[in-house]
Amino acid sequence: MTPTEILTLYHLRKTPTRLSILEYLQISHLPQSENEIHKKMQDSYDRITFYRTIQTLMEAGIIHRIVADNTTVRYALNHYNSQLDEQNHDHVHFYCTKCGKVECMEEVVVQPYHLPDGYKIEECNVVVKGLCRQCIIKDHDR
Amino acid sequence: MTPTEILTLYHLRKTPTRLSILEYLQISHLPQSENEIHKKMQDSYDRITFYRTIQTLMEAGIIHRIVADNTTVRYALNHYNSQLDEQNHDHVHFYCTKCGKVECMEEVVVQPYHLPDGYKIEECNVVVKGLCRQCIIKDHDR
DNA sequence: TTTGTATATGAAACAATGTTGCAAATGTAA
DNA sequence: TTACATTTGCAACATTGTTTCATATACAAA
Ligand SMILES: [Mn+2]
Ligand SMILES: [Mn+2]
Ligand SMILES: [Zn+2]
Ligand SMILES: [Zn+2]
Repeated sequence: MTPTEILTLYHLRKTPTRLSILEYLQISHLPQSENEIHKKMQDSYDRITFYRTIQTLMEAGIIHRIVADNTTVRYALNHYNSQLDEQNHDHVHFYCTKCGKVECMEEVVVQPYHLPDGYKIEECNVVVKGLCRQCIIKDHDR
Repeated sequence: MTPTEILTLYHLRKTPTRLSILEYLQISHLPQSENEIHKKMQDSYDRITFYRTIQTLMEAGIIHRIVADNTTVRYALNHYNSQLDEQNHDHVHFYCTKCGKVECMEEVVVQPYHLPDGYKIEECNVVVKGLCRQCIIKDHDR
């Protein structure tokens, strides 16, 4: 689905900033930070606009925010797999402590948790920290 | 264990800032932010010192950082329960989206995850978002 | 195609959070 | 009491996120 089609589907105006952020997230293999997105766009928009666009796209359910760390925030497109209707089967995120890479582990499903009576669960975020393949290989080499 | 005893145990110097941060975290029922801790201390130290103290205490394994949100960071003492030697049985954190409260759910243990070959897991952070007891009650009342 | 208007953007100004380098202060072991 | 490694405070800076308000624009209706 193209960025234009996505925005049409969600009844959102097709503004240049929204279209190019969506396009960039589609091309990107990994979740991207505000900084990375802004650099790629060559300052074609104000940072304020980015944050508002992100909020709009998140509220619509088109993208999601990954908070890997107190200083590491990334954004990625939502990929709806078949079991979307069933339960909110969210996926796990991986954060490499060596190279800082963040990955959406679409195939690793978040385990449901049971909290004491009186709590209402809305969402569950799981960040697994460790070393990615490349960083383990580099570690071996030296 | 008193703050003094803790610092002695971990071979760390007993400086006023470390002692008072530890004391405050011990008194506090819930995880605290830099802002909250600093307010309570009545500006008795520089913010820089706070961050360095936090890093020292985290590296020693005396406290842990909870990142509930891209704008919500709190700190809490580590409570070692009996099964500490076994495996790194970390606990789940709860974040109330209404009142912003963060809780250490010591009794809710983090489920282990299995990642594809080549990844090395070091740690796993789980943040469950939702409504806390008080906020659900308030919701009912109105 | 033109126009009206709700919506989105940009600018300025601000707040919060986190980091680095360096000189001065201090906790602790001898 | 002293020596010195460690810790702190200051200045200066970087990054991230928010609010207000005037201007620009996407798009539906004429
Ligand atoms: Mn993801
Ligand atoms: Mn905790
Ligand atoms: Zn890596
Ligand atoms: Zn609450």
